[in-house]
Amino acid sequence: MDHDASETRNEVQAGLDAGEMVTVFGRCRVDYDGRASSELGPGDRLLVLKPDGTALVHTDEGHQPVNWQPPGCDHESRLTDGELHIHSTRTTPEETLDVYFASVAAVNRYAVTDDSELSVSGTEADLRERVLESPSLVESGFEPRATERGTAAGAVDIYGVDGDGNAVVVELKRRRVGPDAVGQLDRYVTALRRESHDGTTVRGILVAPSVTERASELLAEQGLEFVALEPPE
Amino acid sequence: MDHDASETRNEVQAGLDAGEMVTVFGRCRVDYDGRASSELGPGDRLLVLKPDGTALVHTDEGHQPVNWQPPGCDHESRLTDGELHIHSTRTTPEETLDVYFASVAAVNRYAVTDDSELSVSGTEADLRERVLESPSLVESGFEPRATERGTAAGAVDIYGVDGDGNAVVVELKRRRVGPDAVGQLDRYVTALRRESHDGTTVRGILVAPSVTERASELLAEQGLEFVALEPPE
DNA sequence: GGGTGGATGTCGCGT
DNA sequence: ACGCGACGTCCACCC
Repeated sequence: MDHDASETRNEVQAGLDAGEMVTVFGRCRVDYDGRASSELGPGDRLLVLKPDGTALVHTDEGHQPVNWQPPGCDHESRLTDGELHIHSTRTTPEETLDVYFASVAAVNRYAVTDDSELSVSGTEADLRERVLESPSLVESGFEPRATERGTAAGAVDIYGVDGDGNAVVVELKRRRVGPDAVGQLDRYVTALRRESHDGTTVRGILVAPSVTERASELLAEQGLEFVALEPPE
Repeated sequence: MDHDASETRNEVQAGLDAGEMVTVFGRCRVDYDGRASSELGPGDRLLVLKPDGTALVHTDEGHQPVNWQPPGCDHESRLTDGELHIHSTRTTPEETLDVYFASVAAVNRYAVTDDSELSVSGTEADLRERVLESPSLVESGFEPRATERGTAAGAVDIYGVDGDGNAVVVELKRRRVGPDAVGQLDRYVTALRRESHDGTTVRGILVAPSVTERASELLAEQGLEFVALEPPE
């Protein structure tokens, strides 16, 4: 049995038991099996184990971890064939992640306290507030009546009426949109037209900073409209 | 000037200059400005700086970094008001990330070599192979003619013909699908019907493990079909 | 560089 | 738990 690996394992397990964040840097291979499955051969990577049950395997490249396990998983440290072996499992869906370290360059443990909340601005919610405060940005005479109004096709971002008494469905997007957003708006408009048994006209307006060419064509085909507007800030 | 902070900064900068992966654990606050903007007050977090220009700020919770910078950014270490300050920038879009450390518990540098490729199975591509090898899984008599066939509404996953000579559009999803996938399939079918000047019938089939209730209704409304099929493995 | 859609997407909210 | 849609989504691929 590799004595260093044994000590390393004890260090990792102590961190896990203490509810600390544990990082392991070393040469490892990784197996994942669950919703999909993957194999990753040997290489130098950073493993991050969080006290909430998250596991992240990061290579030298990319924002995304090459392998991971979401929060709520159980992490175990083992000695398998003399190697440090991290075994992480979850249920619903059943998923396992196994990281085998041929060598470990460093193990670190961190006691974490973090009470601060992240505050973000420039989101779709901010755009919604902007429209609700100044409905004329969408169109003169537009009057919002509800947000998240339910329809058979899902919840409409802003539901209201125009100056002529027509129903208006507003779909908000914080950034430039493609065909998917048009499809979304179309589903809501179609559902509302089906639901309005009287002859009320239902208009659909996509509110976003800009649209792609294809999205613009789709809007025209469906008789939907577009208003250019950005989130505040 | 804080001597420790100065040494810490030198260590971080040396790692960045050497093209190593650098981790910093400590108490910090974070400012981000770009496509959106955010502020995060003091707390204990792990900062990961990758040689490809990625920056990740991880709290004790969650799969997602609380703040980040994607690959390709320039990282600088600074001493600002005696604190270690990491300043990361990118262009198109213009974005900045600033991490200010009130205290640093540990800095680590790792020289990384990783030649292995991740191999994943159970993806949509695997499902496509399964259908192409056994087209009858979709329907007896189905004959695939093309993958990624272009239409005015985008590329169709699998295009083919059925036993009666009708055109068939197959949209593949590796997992249970909702209304968005139906909208996608509908866009392709509508586009192809518009493009087929002869009277060819165009059928749309959604191939996925399962569908939600709402998606099922939408399929019925649009006269589209569903075939239950999972990716192999 | 922009468009388009996949992803082990994750995350939060509502039912 | 599942459905649904947002996300600073990221990411690969094609144009």
